[in-house]
Amino acid sequence: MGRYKKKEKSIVTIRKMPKQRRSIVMVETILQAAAHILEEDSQPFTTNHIAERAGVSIGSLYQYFPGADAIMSALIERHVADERSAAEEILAANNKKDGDMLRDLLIAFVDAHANAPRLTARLHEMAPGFGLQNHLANARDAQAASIAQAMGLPEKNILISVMAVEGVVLAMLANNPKQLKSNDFIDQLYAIALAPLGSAPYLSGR
Amino acid sequence: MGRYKKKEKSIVTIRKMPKQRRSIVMVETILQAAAHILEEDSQPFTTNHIAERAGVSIGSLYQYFPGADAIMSALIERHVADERSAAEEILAANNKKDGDMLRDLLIAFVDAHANAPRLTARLHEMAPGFGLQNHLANARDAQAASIAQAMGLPEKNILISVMAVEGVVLAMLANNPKQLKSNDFIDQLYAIALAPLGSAPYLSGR
DNA sequence: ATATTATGCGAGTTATTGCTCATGTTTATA
DNA sequence: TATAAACATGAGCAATAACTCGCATAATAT
Repeated sequence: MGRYKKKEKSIVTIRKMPKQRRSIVMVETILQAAAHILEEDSQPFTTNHIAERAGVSIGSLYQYFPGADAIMSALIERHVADERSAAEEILAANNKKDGDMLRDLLIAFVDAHANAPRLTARLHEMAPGFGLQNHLANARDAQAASIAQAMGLPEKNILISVMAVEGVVLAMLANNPKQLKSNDFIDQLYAIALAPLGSAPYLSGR
Repeated sequence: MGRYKKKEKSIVTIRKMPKQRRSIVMVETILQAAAHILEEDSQPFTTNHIAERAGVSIGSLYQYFPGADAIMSALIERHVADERSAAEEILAANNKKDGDMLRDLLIAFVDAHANAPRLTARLHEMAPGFGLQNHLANARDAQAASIAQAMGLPEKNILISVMAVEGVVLAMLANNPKQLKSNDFIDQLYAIALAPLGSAPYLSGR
């Protein structure tokens, strides 16, 4: 289905875990094809089209995924996991000064997005159409919580920071992906991230 | 159709202008029904469903709209027009101090969204699925340009400001609409909006 | 009043997607 | 090697959506 809704099928997981190598490869192939379709926006994000593009039988696809939304969900899962692990790596190395840590987090965040700009942008754009807004929102909230915890800052403020930064990065991703990694841009992100934390008491300026 | 794509039908306007009162009313009824469906997320956003919900024949609907995306587009148009007129009203009254003007703009922006939070959120969420991302992005860019022009600030920075503010407001809209109008929140928006403008040279702090 | 134009209707056709199941093949296991 | 389990296939039916067209009614013009 599509821009619509459905019978409320809440199964958004995988159906059967592939055990043999060929099936593992196949699932991967399906995900790759789905990612390409999403990126290129050339074809509808549909089980039939994904299967065709992957060169895989539609029956095989349904053996592992209950529907197109599950595939989308898997793609989101990957992206979210990337983000999370990048952030955790930095938070774990907590011997740096706070200001630098924030900066590192921003750089990692931008990297995680700029890595596959088109795919990431489309993922965020299309998720709501598949009822997967919460998926992303929850990931964002969890991110904010773990940052707040690691840095000893109030969660509520960090959440706003994250929302602001994410808003800018996603918008740039869709319109101006090339400038994402410039130092000027990172500087601006830094200022934005700092803004909701209150005048100054929390962080030592960079 | 759905979450997918189509034959590339770029007619996203109205088909025939209603001339008599009854047809004008009908078009309005259709738009209302579409808005409700979008808000409630109860039914697929489909020509058939919209027509049914509006209590209007499907044939009548197609007399005025070439498809569901055109209806969506019309809803977006309205929302965007609201935002724009609210902003222009404030920019026109340019006898205030800059700092207050920025604050007024933020309040107007929040109001325009908080007015019908669910609808606005869904509009932003679903637009990409109908190929209407640009619609919103263009409106945002135009907004930024006119603000930059009116306030004599560099467009590039204002654009980032707008992206950040919009990101936060949309995220809050979806998760925490009740806090949108609190003073604390507006204060944080203010700080965020100011952040990308550089250290201080442009504005007199509020 | 009559002609003309605008409007409204909805059954029905076409197109697309969702998804299963009977069948055949490959891999693992005893 | 034999048996079982996992895997792969795709024709095809059910479900949903897009969209038209012939016909009826209402508004407007002359």
